[in-house]
Amino acid sequence: MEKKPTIKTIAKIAGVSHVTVSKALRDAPDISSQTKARIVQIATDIGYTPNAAARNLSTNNSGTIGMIVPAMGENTAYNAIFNEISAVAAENGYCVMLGSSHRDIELEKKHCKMMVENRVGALIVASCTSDVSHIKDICKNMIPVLFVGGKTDPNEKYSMLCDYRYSATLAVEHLYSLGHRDIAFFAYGPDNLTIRQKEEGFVTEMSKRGLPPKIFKTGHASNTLAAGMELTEQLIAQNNLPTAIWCASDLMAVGVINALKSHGLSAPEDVSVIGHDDLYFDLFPDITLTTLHTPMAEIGRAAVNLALSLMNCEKEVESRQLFRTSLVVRHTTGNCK
Amino acid sequence: MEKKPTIKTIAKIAGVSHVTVSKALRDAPDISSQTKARIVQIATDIGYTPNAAARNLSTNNSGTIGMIVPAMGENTAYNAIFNEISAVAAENGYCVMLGSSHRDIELEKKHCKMMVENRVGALIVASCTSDVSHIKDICKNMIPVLFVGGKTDPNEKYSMLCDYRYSATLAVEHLYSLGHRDIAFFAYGPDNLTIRQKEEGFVTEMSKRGLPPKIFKTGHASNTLAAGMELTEQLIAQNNLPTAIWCASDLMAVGVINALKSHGLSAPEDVSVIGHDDLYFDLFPDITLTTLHTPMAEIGRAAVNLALSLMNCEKEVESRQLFRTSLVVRHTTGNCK
DNA sequence: TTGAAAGCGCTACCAT
DNA sequence: ATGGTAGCGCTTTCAA
Repeated sequence: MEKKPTIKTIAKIAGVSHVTVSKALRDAPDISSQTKARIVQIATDIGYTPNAAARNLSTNNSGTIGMIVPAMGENTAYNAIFNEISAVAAENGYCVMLGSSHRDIELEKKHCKMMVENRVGALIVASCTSDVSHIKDICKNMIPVLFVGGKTDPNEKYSMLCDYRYSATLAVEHLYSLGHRDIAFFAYGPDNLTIRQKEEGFVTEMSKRGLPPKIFKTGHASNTLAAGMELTEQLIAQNNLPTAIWCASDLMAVGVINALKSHGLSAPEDVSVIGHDDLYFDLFPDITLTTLHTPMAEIGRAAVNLALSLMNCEKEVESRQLFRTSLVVRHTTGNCK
Repeated sequence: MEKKPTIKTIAKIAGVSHVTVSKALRDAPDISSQTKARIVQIATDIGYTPNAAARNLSTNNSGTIGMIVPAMGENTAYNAIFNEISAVAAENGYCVMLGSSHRDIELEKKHCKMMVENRVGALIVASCTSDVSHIKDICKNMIPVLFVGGKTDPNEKYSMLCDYRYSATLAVEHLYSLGHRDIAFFAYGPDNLTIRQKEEGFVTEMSKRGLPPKIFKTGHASNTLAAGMELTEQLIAQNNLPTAIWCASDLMAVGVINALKSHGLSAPEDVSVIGHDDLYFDLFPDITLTTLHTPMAEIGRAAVNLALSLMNCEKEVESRQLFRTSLVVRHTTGNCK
């Protein structure tokens, strides 16, 4: 690896001061166009690359945005959110530092600390816990922190989250309009904000229509597919299957459909099934689950944009952004027979 | 956002020089323990966070590693590779800058350029093209570049790749030992290194056993599930179904199984099916596809470790690392009847 | 139009 | 044990 040329290297070659080089490369108005041309020429000739770290040190700016997630992949929406953040950040000339906490709070803290030390201009956090005081302690009001993801406290100063009550509205509305009256909501543990909202929304929407809100819960977030199968098996055993089921996750819905299948039943013929998230169905073009789409890209875009304006001190006192899911009708819901 | 304290702030409070503070905080041997204790106390009191950018500027070190991928998620192995890279980098005190090129070469260049400007110590690239001259042009021998991923030229100086020929060895061996003699390999377009290796390996292994290597190819990498279904449909129509099929991707295998199902056939009862990659099956605990596992975490770990040693100038002239897939026997392969 | 001087926050080197 | 000085690569300010 060779040593990288600096503006001084160029200055020496051009026979001017390094200040002139600095200005010329930034296309300052007070440098003659000949000088500029000559300097730019030399710069490309010797393969000069500006040192952003040095520039940022001197301008007290940051060229990077930090992001911390529990993990990439593994049935999370962070892939899509990150892809969008990366794109928008790049458009604006920013790099993204990404850290995977592996759902370990200590590692999360470590990433946070390293990013603060590296002076990211803002931090976008999808925490693995709902208590995020450890993050705030580290960032100490010195760098803006925005929260995304299901664990986010809706009272956070900067947060982008999804209205899961509205998901219930869409789900029940859709099923009701298809003639369903015996509708169940399937959820899993542990009880968290996300699940609670869906549940509340479900109760509201069902009650509004004078229907009893059947709610069933089992299993754990780490394997909602199994939870879906389990609940379905139970209801079949009790001969208590509803005509429609809304599941708190897509995988849970897939589990429901699996279980139905193993009993010779199917969706939507015997039971209508709706999922939630619309994750990874880009991968499975043939999985035709009716579901509620979470606007990952929009959330990502909103997060960077807020981060950018916060970094540039267009001081927003607070900004809580609420996103809505949308209904994607595929082929697992149909008229009630 | 308040202004961040610096070592000078601490120096002023402690009534010592900023040099002493710098040394004390780095636990230098030539500072009295009392002074150290006092300074450390002040530092935590006022919430001091060292500025890594400034330190790196002065030590000519880099605290970050760059990584560029075509996209996160979307049926790629980069999730798992990144998670591991992030963990190992953090262990060593490094941040990872990650960029998603969205399979756009211009965006890939932009990310690369920004990362070089931000002085990443090394760059790990999973390019979206096999010609990576644009990357090298930008990095100009000034920062080490390691390549991972299917498009990697095996002759690259620093590369971590998988021996897909060996995948064929494992697949054919397994099927042969189960008594299968009529074995087909299903692939998709476009023709690339990865596919070619699997194909070559397949031909070798079959020929070695005196068996005709049946190879079928259709569709496109973007939807291998459909390709799998299509080929299966064709062979069923021609009444030419083999007793075992090895697919170039897991999704393709899922497609095969789907198509079989729709004809009342199943794996392994009627046809044994093997996939490739072992991707996202952590998500689907009930998908019990026999497949070839790609060691993503190992590749990630090897990549960071090489990057770190390269950054610290333990100059390796070159380092081509080859990884092997391993057979994961689940429930879609069985004895030939 | 150009550049000398100072400074961003830190470390290295060498006196004291 | 402590600190002055210089310098990392860059920008800003201001004088020439």
